[in-house]
Amino acid sequence: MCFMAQAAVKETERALTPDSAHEAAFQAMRSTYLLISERFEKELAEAGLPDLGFYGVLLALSESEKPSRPKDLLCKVNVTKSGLTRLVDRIEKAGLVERTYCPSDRRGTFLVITDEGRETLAGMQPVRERVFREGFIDLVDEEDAETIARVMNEVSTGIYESLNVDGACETE
Amino acid sequence: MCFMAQAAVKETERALTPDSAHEAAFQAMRSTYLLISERFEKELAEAGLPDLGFYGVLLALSESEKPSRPKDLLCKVNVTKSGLTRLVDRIEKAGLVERTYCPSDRRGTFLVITDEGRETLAGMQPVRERVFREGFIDLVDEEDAETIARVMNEVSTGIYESLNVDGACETE
DNA sequence: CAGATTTAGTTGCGTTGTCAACTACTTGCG
DNA sequence: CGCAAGTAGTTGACAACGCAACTAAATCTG
Repeated sequence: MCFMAQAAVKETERALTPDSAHEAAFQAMRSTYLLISERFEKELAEAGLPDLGFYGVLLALSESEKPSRPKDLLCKVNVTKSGLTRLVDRIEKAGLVERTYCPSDRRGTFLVITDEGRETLAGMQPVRERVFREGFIDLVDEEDAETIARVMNEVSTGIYESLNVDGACETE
Repeated sequence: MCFMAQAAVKETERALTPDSAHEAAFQAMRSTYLLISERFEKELAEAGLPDLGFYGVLLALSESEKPSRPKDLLCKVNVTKSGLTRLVDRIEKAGLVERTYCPSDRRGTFLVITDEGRETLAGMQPVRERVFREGFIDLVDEEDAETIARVMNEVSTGIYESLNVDGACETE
């Protein structure tokens, strides 16, 4: 998990390396992301959703009008094929999702969110909004958010292009 | 794992939500972080280090002059106590680290990086530098990096303060 | 100094995730 | 059409992590 030890940003280093702003930026970005994710996961658990993956799948399912198939979710939830199979197993066992027959492609499955799934997701949205607001929106002013969005989008598309991409995934 | 589905930044949403810049920023930050980490992990594996956790521990050990103890590494590697025990087990089994007696506190252990560990780490530094340069430094100009560092540091300290902190961890 | 509390680290157990192999179906090509 | 190649999804074997319980040692308190 760890990428750069904390020490990478300590004072003595800062003077030495010419790219310290980049190091500091990445390091801080990393811990921000981890802190918010962990916080969200913990609050979800307290609110009754034991698994962050549940949230991702339910959200993705609820957002698309057409019934989704596992392969469409793959790029959204950051697990492998088999991981997704088992994740859906658990969500299905919890009664939040159903696997149904996919007539257009008999290899595939349609995933439909159940009423209970929709309710559960609805119950989690306030949690998400609160965590995200307290942990990010309230702490970053509009202009900085725009800068970050611009730069990070440049970076991720830059990575997609320079370092070859295996799993491109068009956004809907 | 997933926090916000890709669709959270799609055009239609952008018009609706007033905080779309924040959503976009977080979303892009998330995928940037994940892309770079995954890339780094893959390249480490190709270069012979099978585990990102190995890298974090070895780096932390090599950076401190005094012999480190597991409890000091905890805040740097983002695993739990037990996770760290087992991670060190594996690194030790690979011959990159040794557990030695800690005279000052007989509950504890000193972790010392072996010569082989030091060599392995040295061999990985070029990989890290290349991935980080190609994936981040070359794609973000100095000014933006400074902005990101500033903002993200504000955010993470803000989270530490507002949302109560259990595991504070002073930086060396 | 004795007993209670805290801390460092390990271990058992359960959960979750990956990889590789597999089945079943579809698509592409002669 | 008919076979090769690719794709969707599942499964088995296994690695890695977290939680909670545990041991042993240190520290705190009266």
